[in-house]
Amino acid sequence: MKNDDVAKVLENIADMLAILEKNPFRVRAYLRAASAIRGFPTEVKILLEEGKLKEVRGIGESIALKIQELIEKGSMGYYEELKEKVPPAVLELMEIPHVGPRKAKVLFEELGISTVDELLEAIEKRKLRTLKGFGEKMEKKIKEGILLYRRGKERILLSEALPLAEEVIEKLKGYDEVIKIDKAGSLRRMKETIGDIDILTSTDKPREVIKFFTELPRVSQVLAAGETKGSVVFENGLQIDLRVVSSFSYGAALQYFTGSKEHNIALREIARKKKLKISEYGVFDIKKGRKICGESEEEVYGILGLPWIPPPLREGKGEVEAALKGELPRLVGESDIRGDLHVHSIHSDGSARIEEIVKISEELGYEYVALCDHAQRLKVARGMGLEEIERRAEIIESLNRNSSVKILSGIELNIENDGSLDYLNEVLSQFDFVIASIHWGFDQTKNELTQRILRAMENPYVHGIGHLTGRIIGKREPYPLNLEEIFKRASETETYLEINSFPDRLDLKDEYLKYAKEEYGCKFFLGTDAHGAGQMSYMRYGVATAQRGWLEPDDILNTLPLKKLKESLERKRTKV
DNA sequence: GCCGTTTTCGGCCCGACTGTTTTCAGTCG
Repeated sequence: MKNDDVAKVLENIADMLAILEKNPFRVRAYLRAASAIRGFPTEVKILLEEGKLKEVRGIGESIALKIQELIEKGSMGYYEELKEKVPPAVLELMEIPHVGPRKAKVLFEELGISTVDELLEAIEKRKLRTLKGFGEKMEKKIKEGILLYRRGKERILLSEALPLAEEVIEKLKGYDEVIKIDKAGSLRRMKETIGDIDILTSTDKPREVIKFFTELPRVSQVLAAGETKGSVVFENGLQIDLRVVSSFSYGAALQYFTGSKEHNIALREIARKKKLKISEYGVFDIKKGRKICGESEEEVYGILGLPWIPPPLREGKGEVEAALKGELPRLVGESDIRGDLHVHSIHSDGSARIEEIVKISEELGYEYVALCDHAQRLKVARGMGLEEIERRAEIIESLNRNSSVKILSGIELNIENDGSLDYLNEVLSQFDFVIASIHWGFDQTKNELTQRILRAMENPYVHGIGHLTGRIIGKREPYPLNLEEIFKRASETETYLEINSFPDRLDLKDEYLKYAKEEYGCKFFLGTDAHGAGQMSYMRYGVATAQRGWLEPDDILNTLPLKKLKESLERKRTKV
């Protein structure tokens, strides 16, 4: 059982307790425990063995014991008891935007609804509006919520798919008959959401490899096990397809199965002009009907007169043309990133102490890290008042004396409905790095929202705008903005736009990055928005997004060494 | 249920917003 699985159980317990209207603080305790475990670098099993589980912030005596039971027995009595009272299916209702514990409870108790299908049916029959606390508008909102939820449901987040795929690949690598193995499909292109998990491998003994694959631990269902393809469902419900080819056509197959469809079409067009034909089996000379190559991707691209194209670019958005002209970007990589510029600590709503954040930063090889705790107006996130700012500043100063990783004193401001900010400029001037973000008031008009952000950018102390469009993948649409105007002004005021690397945000998204850079020359910064030390590993998703947005190291603030970073940040203050 | 430079008991996260209301409940962050 993985940490994320344990976290899921704790989250389910929290939801059940909420539906049962138990002490809200207890509900939150379970949520906090879940969040502490999700993304915790060490496996719970190891923590248990070392007796360190209770040392994790947010996990006390009671939850530690329950987790222990879950790990050792594979089930938890308390959880099973709760399931008797709250059918697990009801929890799914709470995944729908605008449906929380109270509405889920009413829906279940009054109308006997426990599935999304039943809910939709009740909406069609206009039954919801008859319930106390529901009305016509709510009915409509929930219906829209269901559509959004379903659309998000069809695809899974990259952050869910990637770790599982990597784990399976590691296991297969350990099997003797496996020669080569790689991710393929949208997973290899690092798309923000993934339809199927595709893995490609080469071997001389396909049947044996497929047998090994279908018999991996945690496989709950085998959908197919033939000569060229094995398909399984894992315990957590994720499906993985393994395709098996010979070594001779591995490169061609990898190219073909990585896609995208549009990219492959563009390649085939070039091939045709050269009297060649590309398929998953190789590159062929049409006239002679003979295979020319196909063992490596480099060969396939090379024979077309192209350099190898990095998978994140393979979306049919001009990469083939750029490659032909030798104008492919030198993409930013994880190793270019010198620090995380958006991390929350226990001084607002994060779960990690500054010491832990510094330690992880060291492990990641960073030069610096910016603590961007929430500002005072965001009470819900324990936004820092002036005293807390003072206290945090003292800790930062003392830690900075002996630390190789420099801690930047940052803040994530809240852009109010009128575009004003939490503190006076006098206070803002104390910070090394200032982000301003919208956290509420999403229902304003496009113009109002745009003006809000523009006003925040005009402030000489605001270095960056956080999660600009506010989307939550599968849960919340981006709010309407005049992006052209914002990009233009961001560039003019030298305000950096965040590439928020939290897996369900990835905001700005890849397409906007490319657009903002090409059309307006915008600059960006990468931040994980981590609320726990383990979440700092989300940087890879932000970097992938940057790559998919064609960004180079020079486009990104935190590829700069500390001194240059500080100079860049100083520029706006002295200029505006 | 967790946690402690006020506390081992008694606090914890509360403001904005929407839709349902006519003074408030539920959701979201």
